[in-house]
Amino acid sequence: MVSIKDVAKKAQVSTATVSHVINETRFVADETKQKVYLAMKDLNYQPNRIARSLRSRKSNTIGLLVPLVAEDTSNFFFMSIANGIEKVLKENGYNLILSNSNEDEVTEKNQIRVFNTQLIDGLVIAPVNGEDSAYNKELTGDYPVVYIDRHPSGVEGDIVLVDNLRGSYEGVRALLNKGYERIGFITGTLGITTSDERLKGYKQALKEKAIPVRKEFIKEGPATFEQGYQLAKELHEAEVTALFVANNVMTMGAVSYLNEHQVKIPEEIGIIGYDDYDWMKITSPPLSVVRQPAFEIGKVAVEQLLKRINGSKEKFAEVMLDAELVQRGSF
Amino acid sequence: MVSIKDVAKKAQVSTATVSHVINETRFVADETKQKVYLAMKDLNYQPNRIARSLRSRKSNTIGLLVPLVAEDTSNFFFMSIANGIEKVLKENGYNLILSNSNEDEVTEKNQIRVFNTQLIDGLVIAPVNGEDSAYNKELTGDYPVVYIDRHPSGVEGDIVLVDNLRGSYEGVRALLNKGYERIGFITGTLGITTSDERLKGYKQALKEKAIPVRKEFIKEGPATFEQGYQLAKELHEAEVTALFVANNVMTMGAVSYLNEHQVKIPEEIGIIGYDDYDWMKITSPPLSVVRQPAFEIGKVAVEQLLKRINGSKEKFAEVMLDAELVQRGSF
DNA sequence: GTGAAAGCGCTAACAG
DNA sequence: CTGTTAGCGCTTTCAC
Repeated sequence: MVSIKDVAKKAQVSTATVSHVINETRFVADETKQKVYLAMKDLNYQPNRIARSLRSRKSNTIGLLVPLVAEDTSNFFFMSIANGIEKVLKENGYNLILSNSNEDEVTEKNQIRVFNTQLIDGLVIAPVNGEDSAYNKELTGDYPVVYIDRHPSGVEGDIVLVDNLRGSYEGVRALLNKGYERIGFITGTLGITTSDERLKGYKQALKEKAIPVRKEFIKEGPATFEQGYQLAKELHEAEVTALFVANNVMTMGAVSYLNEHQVKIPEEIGIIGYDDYDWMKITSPPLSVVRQPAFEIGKVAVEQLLKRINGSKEKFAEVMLDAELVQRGSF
Repeated sequence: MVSIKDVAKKAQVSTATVSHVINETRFVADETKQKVYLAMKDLNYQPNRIARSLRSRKSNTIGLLVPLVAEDTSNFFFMSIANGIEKVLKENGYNLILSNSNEDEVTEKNQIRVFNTQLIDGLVIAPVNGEDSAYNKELTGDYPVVYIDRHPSGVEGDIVLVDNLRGSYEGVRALLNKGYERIGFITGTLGITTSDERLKGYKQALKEKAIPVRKEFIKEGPATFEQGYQLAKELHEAEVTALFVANNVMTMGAVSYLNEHQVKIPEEIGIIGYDDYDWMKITSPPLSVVRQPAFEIGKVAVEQLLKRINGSKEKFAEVMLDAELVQRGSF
């Protein structure tokens, strides 16, 4: 491995000068600069980031901690977010360390601990569970943190959310306006803020039209394809006329049930799903969905993070991005 | 920040002892150990990985470089691979740095250079383009490399592939056995090994049944939803009776076209897509596909990489994983 | 305009 | 069984 010393020797200057040439951190005479550039090229020198990090206490790396569940199909939503983050980061010369909490609190804490020893300059985290407010204690790391997607209760910090309440509210309201009244609601496990808020939106829309909220029309379960299938079945048997499904995986399960039992969409059942991916277009009719700006979440979150890293002391910001109802033909 | 010195002082031992307690790298008396543990806990000490890496020339981090294209829907296949990698890595106490070449050669080289300065212990890469064999020169890093998914020509190294030829061969053969003869083939841009091999499989299956390969039945274009849609249109107009689509994004586009124009599947057109995700089940009828073991690719690749990192000097291995035809109702 | 040298936090000889 | 200490490759203060 060729080090800064080798370059200094070859260029007949001090290591300090080489360093300053590389980082443009003090004036160096043109002639000297050229010698250094030449030496670097000749030796094919690459500065060692680890050493640089150790000394300067800056790694140009940020961590991302997401809660993915299963092996394959689980959560495209977070992958889209990761994509947005990666893009902004690259534009700013930062690297991304990706980590997965598996939607499990213990794993999450462990991963945060790993990050604490790792010298990251900042962390973007989609917290496992809205209930646990132990983040501040855990995050003793002296790096800034931006929370995304879920709002951990009692945590102070920058946070980027999607307006979940309004997302499902608009969806359900659209169903109501079309004349549907027996509207079933399928959601992943309640207790995390996203699910809870989407349920609130559902209730609010009904209430506004003075339609009673019926417990038996609200179905909750782990966010899997199979559960989506099962809960759609139950609601179909309960003779709902429309279905609002509050996440993408369960949306697929529900559609699968309807197809398999030749329930006509939208004649027999209208349906609105959650999240917008290309595959929402390949059902017949194409699915109407509430679209979350996943890529945007990542982008906004990391922009905020970079601001903090660069020393911003503004008070904590809570950005609320809009969800959007994408009308296709399914209701 | 609390350092090993602080711990040493508090525990009244030398830093060497602390280090050895942490790493279990030489015998330390039980009593001493306890003192050290206590001190570490009291001070909430976390070893600094950066310093450790600098000294020991080992980062416990591996890099992953994948070619993702668009913003959202692009490539779930690589995300699944990333998932597999992440899992194995975590089990082994390693971290993952994720990077994206955007399917662009220049970006790829830059990212590799970044990795070179980064002290990663190994790299998993899905190379951008099978043609360019400059990897060896570029990868001057002294870490092991495992290639996945695509075979860069003229590169020596460990590699994990899927049997693409056989995958499409089996698919097309199944179509032929069902009696389809006018079989259209839709593929992403040719010139990368995966596409080329899938095309070969198509041709081979036809040849075996003595069915002439007709140029006008083979459609190539960038792997996008829109292209899939467009090429399906062209083939439909060319009156094919079946469609084999060689990647997941174009599969969605093709299905979308067929739905939109009420082309009955499989009565008017049989179809087999590529890659197996839950959303292949929500068309009616559910789609038959060639399934690639994405998660497995990641797993196998990183296992091989870890072997190398741990000093394995076996000669380079080329692992070829099987693709599998998943029969549903679309042909 | 540039250089000398300290030191980031750790590991690993070497020494006892 | 444990301690002393050099040094990983870099940045940065102080000095000239």
